[in-house]
Amino acid sequence: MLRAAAELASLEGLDSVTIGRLADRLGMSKAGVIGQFRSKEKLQLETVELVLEDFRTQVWLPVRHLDAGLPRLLAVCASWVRYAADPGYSGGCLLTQVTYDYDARTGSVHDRIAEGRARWRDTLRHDIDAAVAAGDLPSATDASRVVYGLESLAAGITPARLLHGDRHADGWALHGMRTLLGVPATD
Amino acid sequence: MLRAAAELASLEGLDSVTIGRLADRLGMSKAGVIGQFRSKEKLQLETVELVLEDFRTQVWLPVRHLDAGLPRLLAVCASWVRYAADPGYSGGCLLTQVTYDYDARTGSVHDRIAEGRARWRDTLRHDIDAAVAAGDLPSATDASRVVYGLESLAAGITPARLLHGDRHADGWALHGMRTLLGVPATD
DNA sequence: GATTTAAGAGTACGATCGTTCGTACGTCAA
DNA sequence: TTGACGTACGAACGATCGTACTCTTAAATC
Repeated sequence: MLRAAAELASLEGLDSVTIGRLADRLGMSKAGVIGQFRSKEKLQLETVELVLEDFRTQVWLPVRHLDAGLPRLLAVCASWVRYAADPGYSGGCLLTQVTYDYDARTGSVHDRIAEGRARWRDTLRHDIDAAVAAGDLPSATDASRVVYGLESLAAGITPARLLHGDRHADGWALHGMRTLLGVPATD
Repeated sequence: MLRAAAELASLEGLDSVTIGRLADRLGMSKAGVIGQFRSKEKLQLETVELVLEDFRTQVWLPVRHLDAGLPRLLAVCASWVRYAADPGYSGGCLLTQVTYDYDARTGSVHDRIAEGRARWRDTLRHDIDAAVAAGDLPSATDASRVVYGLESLAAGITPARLLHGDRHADGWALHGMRTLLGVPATD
């Protein structure tokens, strides 16, 4: 049910996910849909929650077991880019879209996204700090600046693919990430 | 009139710009608003057109007179980042928001954004090629990849500022751009 | 000064929005 | 068997959506 909402949101935006349209798509009545969640805002919030969980499952869990520091950081970049290029929804990474769409708004969706992203930033910074401590990154590395670069490059993948048909956007993103980290490309 | 539409769109998204709400904000009747444009889609399209013109005026025109190549490229990055950090709308750069919001949709807004971005990419590639020809950039430079990095870094400014309050996001973006270009930072 | 043009107000329309009802149909516990 | 509980239904609500009309009014043109 939330899957259908996320799919629809990825295609047309989170606030195009209407109770009525979602009900139609599911072959249910509007009342049946809104009965599950208490309001549209709750529906939006739970959809975001689902996608955040998706992100965690597909990006973070596969690399979580690696040692903190540069190796895991590079693995994170790779799985992150892979997820952004194919998140499982036809309309691209919903997380990215909601981030850029709700950044200026107020409300629970904005707050939840800000919180989720802040935690992700912390995770990345932690590994960057570990890499610096291990001597794998220069001691002058500005962790916040690098994190900014990584998230921007990852976010650019969806519009590049969908607006311009760039099939190599994921490769460009990964290459850029390595450059910002000061790690020479392997290709 | 389009200014009001753009301001409203930057805050709540382009398709939250409703005929009725725009009329209220302008102190006009709905009929008076829709009389100017013929339909809502035309209104959206003209709003996008206005913002594209804004971008051109504030980003491209100030540096247009410079010599093609690396110097103009760096100047473009500077004015681009400056614009993204303060585009004149309270809700951040509308161009970025619409890019990430309409990338998966179909229709004239999607098409117009794709076309505008494609032209901007050409402009950037042209200067990158000139910089390579002048020996200011390594001959192995992949222009498309660099362009991807620049646009991603520029686009990241708005959510960084609005979601996390990063006041130095513009500096991070500019630093990242120079790194991707292989030009050492000046700070 | 008469005539044309265009902007905007006002009203109304069908559609859809989010939400609230009352109700029927399950599935379990007592 | 009965009752409670959760799920989903159909219907209806007030509001707002985009759009199509008519009418007034002010400016522009001849």
